[in-house]
Amino acid sequence: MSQDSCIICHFKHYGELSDNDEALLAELEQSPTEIKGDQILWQEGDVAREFCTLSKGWAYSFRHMEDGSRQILEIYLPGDIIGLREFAFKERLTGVAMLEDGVVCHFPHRRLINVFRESLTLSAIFFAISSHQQALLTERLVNLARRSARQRLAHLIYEMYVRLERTKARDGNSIRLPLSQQHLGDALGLSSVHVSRTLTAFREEGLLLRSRQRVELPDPEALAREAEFGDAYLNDGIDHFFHH
Amino acid sequence: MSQDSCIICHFKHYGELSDNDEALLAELEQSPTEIKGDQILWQEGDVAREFCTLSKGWAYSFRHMEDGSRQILEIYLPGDIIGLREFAFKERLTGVAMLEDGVVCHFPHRRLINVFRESLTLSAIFFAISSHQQALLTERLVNLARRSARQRLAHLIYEMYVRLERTKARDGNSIRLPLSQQHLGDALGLSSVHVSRTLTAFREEGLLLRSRQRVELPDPEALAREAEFGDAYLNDGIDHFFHH
DNA sequence: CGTAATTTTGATAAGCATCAACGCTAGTGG
DNA sequence: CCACTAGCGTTGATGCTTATCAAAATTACG
Repeated sequence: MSQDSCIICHFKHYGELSDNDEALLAELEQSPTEIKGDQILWQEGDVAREFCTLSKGWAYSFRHMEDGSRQILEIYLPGDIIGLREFAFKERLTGVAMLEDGVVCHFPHRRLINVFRESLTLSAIFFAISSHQQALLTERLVNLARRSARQRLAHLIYEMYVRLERTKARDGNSIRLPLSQQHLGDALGLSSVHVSRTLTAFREEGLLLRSRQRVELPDPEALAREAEFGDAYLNDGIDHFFHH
Repeated sequence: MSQDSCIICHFKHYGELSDNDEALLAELEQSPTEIKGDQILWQEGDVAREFCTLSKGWAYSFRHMEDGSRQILEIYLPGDIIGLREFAFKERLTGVAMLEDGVVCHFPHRRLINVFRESLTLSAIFFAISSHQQALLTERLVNLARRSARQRLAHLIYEMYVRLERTKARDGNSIRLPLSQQHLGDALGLSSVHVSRTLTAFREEGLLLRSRQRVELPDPEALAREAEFGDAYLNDGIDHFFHH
């Protein structure tokens, strides 16, 4: 077990795992499935009986509206767990699709009950992850409801910048961002046209440089100020429950 | 135990409880505290060490923005658990305030760990409640990002109409709604002025009648259509895990 | 190298915010 | 019981932010 899997690494952020914990987690990653970019994992309304761990690639959850538009709710990075939202539901509440080629591992809801039975630490960590996802959603909601187009865009990109630091997927001040302007607009409640204009403005101001799938932040702190970014919602952990 | 407490009744919606489960839950409601309307339970940034069960009265969580505006994130009804969001955090991410006089019961995060240890059923139910709250947030996010002022307002009121049915706090087609137009605006990302205009329009169309703290829905289904209301996100339950 | 998808740019318009003034209602003290 | 006051709700006028439509420019891809 020299090379930790993505999810084990993710869980270790929350607390120390016993060998038994690691074995239980490894069980959840039994059946890795390769998935192509743009492929849909499930649609709103599908029967919901399993979660998914995302081992490789980016994904997002979305909702189609009656007027044909689409809202992107969450962007998942490698190591994230997908579908926690639907634990208490029989149907999927949102669709999930890949942003690029990747690997996912399915495991049934019932197996989570097993985990609850076997490991107190993992129970607490799963609960913490659910609470962390709630915090991300809350911040997104505030972002959408109360901020300008400039702030929304700055906020999303800065959030990605911070989240990618944790997974060590950052490259200096530059990150890979496999999202089209259409995706960004769908996530931010903006038209792709307005996303384009706003990105142009940021470029002219030297706040953000975008080329192909990369984004460079020449002055990350200036971007954070523009976004009125507060990072409290990303600083989670439950160590204190166990090591007093 | 003839008269179930609010929270036990709430939990029973998710599954059958053993006597031990009920005893554990009763422990969480040990120290009821009376709270006046408009009083603040906690502020963003306060140390987070406990949850709260809301036994009586309505409450809401909110965030103050730098420009002085306020976003209301969640509206809590009697029986709801407050503060689950911060299980994995040391600080409160949002403030919480009462909408009217009420009663709350505090219990520390650590006691939840105890519950995890003692009862598999309650572990699953707590997880289900967290997932249900995530579903509510998701729907609110979609509402704010993608719908018009008319739809947002119709959606919020119809959601309350449905949630109040579950707690049997409905009175024919009329509900009590202790929210000012300012509150509604803060929840919907609208100015109170625009809320007023929209309510007037609904009144003239016979969709909604508002007087003092009451709202009447002469034709609930018409309102649901106006809101493009999908009720999947309210139909939760985890019975299927336990009785086969 | 050709074709499709994405991004950019310009012009116009919708939706909602903001400001300001006025009316109503509920709660208060005389 | 009534007059007074403060908060809440209503209405009108104006303007900003962002959507929408359409077309051109660029990039990605087979």
